[in-house]
Amino acid sequence: MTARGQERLYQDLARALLEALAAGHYPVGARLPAERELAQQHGVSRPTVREAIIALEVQGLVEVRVGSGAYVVRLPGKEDVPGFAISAIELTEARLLFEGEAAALAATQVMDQELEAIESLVAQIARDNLDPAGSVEADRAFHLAIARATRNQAVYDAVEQLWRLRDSSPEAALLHQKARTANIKPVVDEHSAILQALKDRDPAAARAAMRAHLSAVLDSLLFATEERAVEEARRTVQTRRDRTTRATA
Amino acid sequence: MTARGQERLYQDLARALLEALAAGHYPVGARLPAERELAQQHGVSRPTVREAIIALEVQGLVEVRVGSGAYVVRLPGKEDVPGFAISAIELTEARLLFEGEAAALAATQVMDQELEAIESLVAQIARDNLDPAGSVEADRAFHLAIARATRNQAVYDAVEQLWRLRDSSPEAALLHQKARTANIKPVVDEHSAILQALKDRDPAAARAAMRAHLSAVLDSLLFATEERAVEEARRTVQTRRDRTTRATA
DNA sequence: TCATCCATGTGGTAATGCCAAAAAAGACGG
DNA sequence: CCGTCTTTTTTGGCATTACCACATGGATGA
Repeated sequence: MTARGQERLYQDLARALLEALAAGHYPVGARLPAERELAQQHGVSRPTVREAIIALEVQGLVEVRVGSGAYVVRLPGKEDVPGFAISAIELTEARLLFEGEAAALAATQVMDQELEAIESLVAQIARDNLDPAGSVEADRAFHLAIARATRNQAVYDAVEQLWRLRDSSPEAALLHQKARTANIKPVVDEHSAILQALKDRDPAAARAAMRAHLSAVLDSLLFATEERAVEEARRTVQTRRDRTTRATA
Repeated sequence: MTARGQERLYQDLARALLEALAAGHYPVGARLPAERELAQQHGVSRPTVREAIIALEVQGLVEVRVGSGAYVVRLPGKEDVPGFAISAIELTEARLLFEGEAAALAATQVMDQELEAIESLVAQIARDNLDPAGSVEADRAFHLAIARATRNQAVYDAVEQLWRLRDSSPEAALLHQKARTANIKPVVDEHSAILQALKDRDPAAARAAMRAHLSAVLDSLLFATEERAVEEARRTVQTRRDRTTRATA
């Protein structure tokens, strides 16, 4: 088995096993076939099988008992199966809700030193925006810095996870990349407004500014879609916007 | 290297690499030493090194490029390193903020079928509460059902992660267990209030009810602490409550 | 009947070999 | 002197073989 399908064999096998789990072939507590057996069944070597099983083990799906076998611990959820692909719009909607609250909490907790760091990040974002191919690292750092300023590790972890999801979603990354070109200057102003609210230690203003910023991002995501998708997407986004407005009211 | 220290070699090596990452030895974008080199450095075989790197890769920490090497994608967060231990109070504070928003959004999206399921969960919670050693599964299902009713996978994932953090934090689990005994009937009423707000499709009421519920949980966490810790904890909680009030105002 | 022992299956790890892709180094031509 | 092409080296991907340690279960013997 030297065939190379763009991705490594262990990932291929891990996905196959994942689907077998999701399909219910192996209920919780069941034992997977032996490594040697799996190797033969899938036409790969035992090391490859071991790598695939380790991938499942790291995800907490199976537990390997020496001399006995690999046992199913839990079944994969939607976030584990390939094609989980959270849409950029969903992601931004979640950020609108959560980061808004994080900003409000941060406004009551932020220290002067952190404000200075955030201020320099705003300047960096402005510089990055001069280059259409500029990095989004400063933007990421800005939002994570605010989350960290809440002094709440759980809040920070949750916000960080949302950025991870964005990175792991090709569709989201692509859409954001295209959206950047059409929404430069406002972004800087929006970030400045958030910073000002934090400086004022005004939770309500910080929440409002963060929500305004992410609403704008939501808008720019719309503009970034191709002509062909515009009509369809606009209806979706409009619906989302309506319901968000209702939820916020 | 046949030494067996209770845990498998690849886990040992993966943890060593994890700590090296956390220590800043390899910044984001840096390349890890070659597999053959790592094998020699740590006195293990190359397959073992490969297994460890795959463990890191599955966790999204490194990216392996064929013919080039393994590159650092992100640094491990506190939730990745052993002994991360987020406090129950931090966790509940985060839930107060996030699940409040999730409930508000869910109120605009929930379907009748989901309302029925949630209603039966409230009944199940009431039954579980009769037994001091009852399970919290219904409670968990209740909150996750609301998150799912938002129709936003990112929101659901974030809320689910908070529950995972709770499960993986011994301190949080213990504290909640003790808190249950002192806060039975109100919990049912609070859940009923949330359900009613969802039935009314009232976002503001849903948010308020969820926040009220989790504020009560926050209170019960306080009562659950030992006498010895009460004074100290009360100051902490009072501070948290103040700042949450300010952030909410 | 029960405790002990050992054959067998299973995972754990090492060692070696070769292939393919990528990067680095060098040769070549402009 | 510089850019480009070619060759060499480095690096990961995977297969194969071999041996060890642990777990399990059934056979054996007390």
